[in-house]
Order: sequence, then C-alpha cells, then structure tokens
Amino acid sequence: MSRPRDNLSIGALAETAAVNIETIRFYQRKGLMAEPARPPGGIRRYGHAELARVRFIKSAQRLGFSLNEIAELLSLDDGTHCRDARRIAAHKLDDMRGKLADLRRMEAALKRLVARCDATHGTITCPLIASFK
Amino acid sequence: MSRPRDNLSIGALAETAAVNIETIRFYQRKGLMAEPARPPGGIRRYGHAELARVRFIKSAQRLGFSLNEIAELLSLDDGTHCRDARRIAAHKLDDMRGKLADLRRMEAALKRLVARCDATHGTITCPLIASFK
DNA sequence: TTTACGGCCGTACCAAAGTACGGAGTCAAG
DNA sequence: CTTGACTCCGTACTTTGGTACGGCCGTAAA
Repeated sequence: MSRPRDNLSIGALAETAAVNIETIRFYQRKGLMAEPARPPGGIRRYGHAELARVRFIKSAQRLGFSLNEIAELLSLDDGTHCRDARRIAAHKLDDMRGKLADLRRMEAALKRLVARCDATHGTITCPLIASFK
Repeated sequence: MSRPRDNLSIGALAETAAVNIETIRFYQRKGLMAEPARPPGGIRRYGHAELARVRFIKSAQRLGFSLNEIAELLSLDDGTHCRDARRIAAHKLDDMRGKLADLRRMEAALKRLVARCDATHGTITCPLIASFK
C-alpha cells in the first residue's frame, strides 16, 4: 500500500514538508525523528511516516510547544506506559487549556483594538497602544 | 500628581514589574525604553511611565508579539500611524485565530486520549499523534 | 567615616531552534 | 565515464530574549 511519494530523498522530504533540509537533520540529531537505515554506502529514503512526523512537529510547535515538549508528547505514543502517558497527557491538557484561555483573551483584546483603530481614524493617541497603559 | 511609587531605582522598578534588572537594561539597550537622564554621576530614577512601558512590553509579548514587533508598535505611537498599527494587529489577530483553531483540535484529541487511557488501561496508539497523521 | 548595598557599564555567556558550510561520497544522465 | 546534482557528516555560525559577572562608584545607615 505504499503511495507514490513514499520513496523520498531527504531533500524531497524537506521540500514536501516545507522545511529546510538542515531542519530534518537537526530533528534527527535531537532524537525527534529516527534516521531510516541507509543501505551500506547509500542514501536514506523517507516515506509518509517521516513526512507525518515532520508535520506533527511543526503543528505542535505552532501551538507553542517546545521541541522538548514535543519529544515528551511523542513518547506517549509507545502504548506500553499508559498510566504515565495519561499523567503527561493530563498535564499537557492543563497547559493547553491555559494557552487556550490566553489565546482567547489575546484574540478578544486584539479584536477590540482593531475595531477601535477603525473607529477613531486619526485621533491623537492610537487606542491600540493606549490600551496597554 | 506623582504617586509614592514614582521615584524608583532600577531594582525597585524591576521588582515592581516582576522582571529581572538585566531585562530592564536589555530593553534599554534594545531601544524599547529610554534611560532616564541621570543627575551627573548619580543614579537614574524611574516612575510610572517606565513601569507602564515594561508592563506594555510584557503584555504585548503575552499577546504573541516579538520584541521587534513591539518596537514597531511603539514607534507608531505618535498618533499619525494608527492605520499601520491596525494592520499589524489585524495580522496578529489572524495568526491567533489559526492557533486557536489548532489548539482546540489538539485539546479535543488530548481529552480523548486521557479518557481512553482511563478506560482501556491497555495499549493503544496515542490519538493525539494519530490526529496529525 | 567606614562599610555595605546597590546602581552603572561593558562584556560574556546561555538555551532554543535552526541555518550554513566544506569536504567527502553517491547516483543518474548524457 | 565524466559531470552535476544531491546526500552525508561534522562543525560552526545566527537570532531571540534574556542572564550573569566583574570592576568601579554613589548613597545611606551605623
């Protein structure tokens, strides 16, 4: 069942995932993704597992997780430490709810600011800046 | 109208604003806040303008602005660039909405994971990770 | 007045997350 | 069978947002 794009070089993988080649290597060095075995003296090939992994890392990063946290998140995926995984996941969930709350506040604040900027159009003090004072 | 806390040393300012002294100096070096003139050979004093400025920077950081973006926002505070400030804020708002959506998906996934860990006590594949594949 | 606490200043260092580079080796097309 | 594009690997450099350090000096309390 391997799809057409399942025999990628590192360059092709990087391009498909829209990251720099060096970023892939960096993630490998960091242990965030495995390096596929290389046929002796040959070139490594990457498939959609690796592509998914890179995309996962990038998604999680956008959500404000550090690479270390992402490593922890990935460690939940082994299926053999469900209790530990639950604990870590619950902790992350708390985290995430905090971040959600922050983001919602940020969104509301920004929305108000943008609206006020639209409304006041040419006053002396920008409400965006005044609002922090 | 100057309040009691209007004659702060840098240390007191830092403490009041709950940041490191070095952080204040760093912001000064970066041009994010002015250094009050020092009475020749003397010690600088800070008032609530400076306190407000530090708090502004910290607030804006929590809203996801980088120090460079904050500098840009501050440079627009002359009353004539409200439209530019609006543009920057609107852009951030977009950012933030994307993040909110992602985070909500992730929260849902984690909640399911925790529930399933509670329920199955066995080996499953992390739905959080699966959700990105 | 002495002494200690803190401010001033410059420089150096830190962690995170890459990015760049150079000298190999490999592989496919012409 | 050579050339050019790409991989591999190690090392070094970069940016962001700070922190730490050390020598000098001012100010305030004992």
